[in-house]
Amino acid sequence: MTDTPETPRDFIRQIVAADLASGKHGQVVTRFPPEPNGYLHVGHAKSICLNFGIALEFGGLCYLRMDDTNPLRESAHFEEAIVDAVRWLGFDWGPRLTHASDYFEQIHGCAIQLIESGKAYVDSLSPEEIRAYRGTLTEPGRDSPCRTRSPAENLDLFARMRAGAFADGEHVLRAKIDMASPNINLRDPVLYRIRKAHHQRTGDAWCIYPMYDFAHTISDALEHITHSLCTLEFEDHRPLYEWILDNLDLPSRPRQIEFSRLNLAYTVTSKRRLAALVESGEVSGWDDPRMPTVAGMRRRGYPPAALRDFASRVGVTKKDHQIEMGLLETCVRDELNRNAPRALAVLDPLKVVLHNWPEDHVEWLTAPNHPERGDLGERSIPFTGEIYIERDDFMEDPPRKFHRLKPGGEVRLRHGYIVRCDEVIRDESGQVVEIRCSCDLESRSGSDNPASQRKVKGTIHWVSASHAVQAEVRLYDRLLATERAEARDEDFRAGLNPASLAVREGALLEPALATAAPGDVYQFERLGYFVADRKDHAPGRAVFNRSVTLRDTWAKIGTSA
RNA sequence: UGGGGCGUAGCCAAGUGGUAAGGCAGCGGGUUUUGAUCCCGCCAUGCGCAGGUUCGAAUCCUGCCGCCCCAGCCA
Repeated sequence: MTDTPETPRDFIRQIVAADLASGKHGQVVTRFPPEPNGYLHVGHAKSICLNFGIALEFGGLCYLRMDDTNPLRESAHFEEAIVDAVRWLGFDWGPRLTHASDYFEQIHGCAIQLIESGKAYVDSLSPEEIRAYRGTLTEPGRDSPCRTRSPAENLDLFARMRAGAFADGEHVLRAKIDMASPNINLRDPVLYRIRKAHHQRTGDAWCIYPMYDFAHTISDALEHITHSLCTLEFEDHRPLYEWILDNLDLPSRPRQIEFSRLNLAYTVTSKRRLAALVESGEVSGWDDPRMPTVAGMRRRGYPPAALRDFASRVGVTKKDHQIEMGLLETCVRDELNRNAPRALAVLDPLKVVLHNWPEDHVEWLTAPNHPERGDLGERSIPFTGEIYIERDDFMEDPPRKFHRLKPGGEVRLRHGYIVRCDEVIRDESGQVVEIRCSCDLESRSGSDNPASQRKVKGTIHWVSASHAVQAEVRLYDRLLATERAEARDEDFRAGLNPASLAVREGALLEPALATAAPGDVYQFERLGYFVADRKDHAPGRAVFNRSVTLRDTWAKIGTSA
């Protein structure tokens, strides 16, 4: 996996290839630096595929680095979830699982360096004052009165900050850059703040914690990251990133390159909003199958290879974009079509009695598990005189081109026989409760009888009544009713799709499905791909989640007509 | 209105002065005992707009227009 692509697919890979070709770097080193304060989502998956993918393709290394500089928001639980997600996506960081907190001592040393060289100072303004002094987008800021403190005084103050002599918020350490800079990130950014909080890894060893820009830049340099890839919103931070590199004595000089973050239509890809959905109970958790989190997509039955494929098809640019859900679904279908065994299941059962079928006779039919892959084997399906079909597959007064069951019409029962609808039975309310059919006993699928070659317009799925396995099937749809979420936080939950989850309690499965293990994905023929739920599916209680429907050109004709 | 970015088809995206790749979606057709899969074909006289340079411009220049990001002791 060390082949360098002939034509790098995107501008970042072009830069990497050029840096390798010119000898600027002997080996590429990247990193994926999540903050352990939430679950990873599809946008992170894109970044993971980029960073780990580049390392793989160019024979380099990629670190998985936890950006744990804010003990108030982070937890070991989230860290575990992140590690799980990256591993599940198929990437390997070897011994390179690191933490910004691993470098707290060195980062602290860097702060001292800056103080000594007169490039950082302790500011004793309140948070409100700092904000006021910062100016606005169009007006320059003003120097803090503390800006002229001597290195000696700053050293002393900073030492006492570290020693815990002050309360949260009393002082901060700031870089001395330029309060009049048109780039607000350069108006003496805060480097360290006091936080008397327990850190999940360093415990109570520290009561001052470095800010993102400072910790991140130094961590990159210490790990000899060659290409530090991040999203567009950090573009304005790059001058600060470079300032830090310029003014410190560090072992390497990484280059930051920005790309646009992934936006997916009909869902949210903001950690804050995902957290809001979890906390409000709108979804069952971070791994709810409707969530665009890696955990959610996993539980939904999306294969990791599909997500990698998606990341590669989406590309890497600096353009703002909004990717259609359809592309993700196509990737999922492509992968599952190749690999998922087929099975028969009925979500909304309608009883069918074959009145000429020999009473109590059970015939075990043999069916391949995949139409193109013999290696997936075959299984037996019981055929009997009382079966269930999908309610949608029968219409008393169907439109033209309806290739399913209708009064007097014939259909092929998948892998079985051709049946003709002779009679429709309804209850007092007029609801169709049973169809009585005659079965062409010579028409068994795959038999040598000429009758088995008869062309009938439709083939439908079915399940033997006496062998059916009861199941709960959860049908998922897009999280949002509109393509993009409302801009305002207060409004975005109002845009949720009320039909994002529909439960079919009375679904019936062919008996072979009784042995499905949690996480197994099948194609329920003509319906879609379904995964045995990782949490709720158990022997004796079948629970399947619909990963994605099959492409359905018939449904499309129906809606456009 | 300061600074930083970005505008190529419905959605993505190549393209770096030589006459608009590819994918998704869509449309048409073929195969098919899953209306699936698979296969074939079609789909930008035009690259935000207007000028200019050039034999030649999506690519260079000028001027507009539009969209995104930044004023956390969050990342």
